[in-house]
Amino acid sequence: MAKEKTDLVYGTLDMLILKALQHDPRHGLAIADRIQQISKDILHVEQGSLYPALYRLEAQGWIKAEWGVSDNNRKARYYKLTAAGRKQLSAEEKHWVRITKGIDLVLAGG
Amino acid sequence: MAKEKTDLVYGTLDMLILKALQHDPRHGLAIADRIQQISKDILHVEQGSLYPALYRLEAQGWIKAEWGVSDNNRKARYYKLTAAGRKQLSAEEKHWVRITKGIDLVLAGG
DNA sequence: TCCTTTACCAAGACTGTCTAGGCTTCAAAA
DNA sequence: TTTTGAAGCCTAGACAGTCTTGGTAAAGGA
Repeated sequence: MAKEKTDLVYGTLDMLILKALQHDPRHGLAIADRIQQISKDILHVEQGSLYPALYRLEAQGWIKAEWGVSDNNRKARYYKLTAAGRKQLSAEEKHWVRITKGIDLVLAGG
Repeated sequence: MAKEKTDLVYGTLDMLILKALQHDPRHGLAIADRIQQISKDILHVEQGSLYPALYRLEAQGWIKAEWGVSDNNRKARYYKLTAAGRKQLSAEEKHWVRITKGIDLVLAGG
């Protein structure tokens, strides 16, 4: 009962990650940071959700990883969006808009 | 790959059901029908999702059930919102608005 | 030297949805 | 009268995505 609701909507993390990579490649924690920052601290991505999501996305061929060095001079795995990833992002955004429209209709008219 | 995305956003079903019961009691299938209809066929609730959700909500004390007879003269279990259910609905709507705002920020500014 | 921070990673639990069935009852069709 | 289909409820099992909690390694400052 003291349990807080999650800081994510189940199933949207992949889309958010793809979006965070839209312009520049980033490494894992930087992706999570960016999502949190851009959302004005509304969204929060746990590492235990982040990395599995990254492997998922890489396995699907939507992102590609390579080792690099972070701003803090640490070894880090940089991810960048592939062409297929861009397509996927676009599809997921469309789907999101559609479904939330459905939900908003119910919330407005229920 | 030919797999279609779900017709729901995971985690929103409880809110949708509560909303569908906001004004009048309804029986199970009528709740699913209403969600589908009000959302203009965007959302679709499977029975295998519906009934577990109803038990969840009843167990939480957010809805109350009693047997009745449907318009088609069939035995049906009618659910109605409790006071706690109204409170819960309001909280979930607030949460939904907040989180979707976060997601929309990322989608706009990613 | 020790501690903190950055960064990546893995195992297991948990929750909510879906698939795929099954049951009963009513009503209409054959 | 028998059959068929639809309405309505229900369940078991699989599955996917997230969370919790743990860990490792390396850099940098105290």
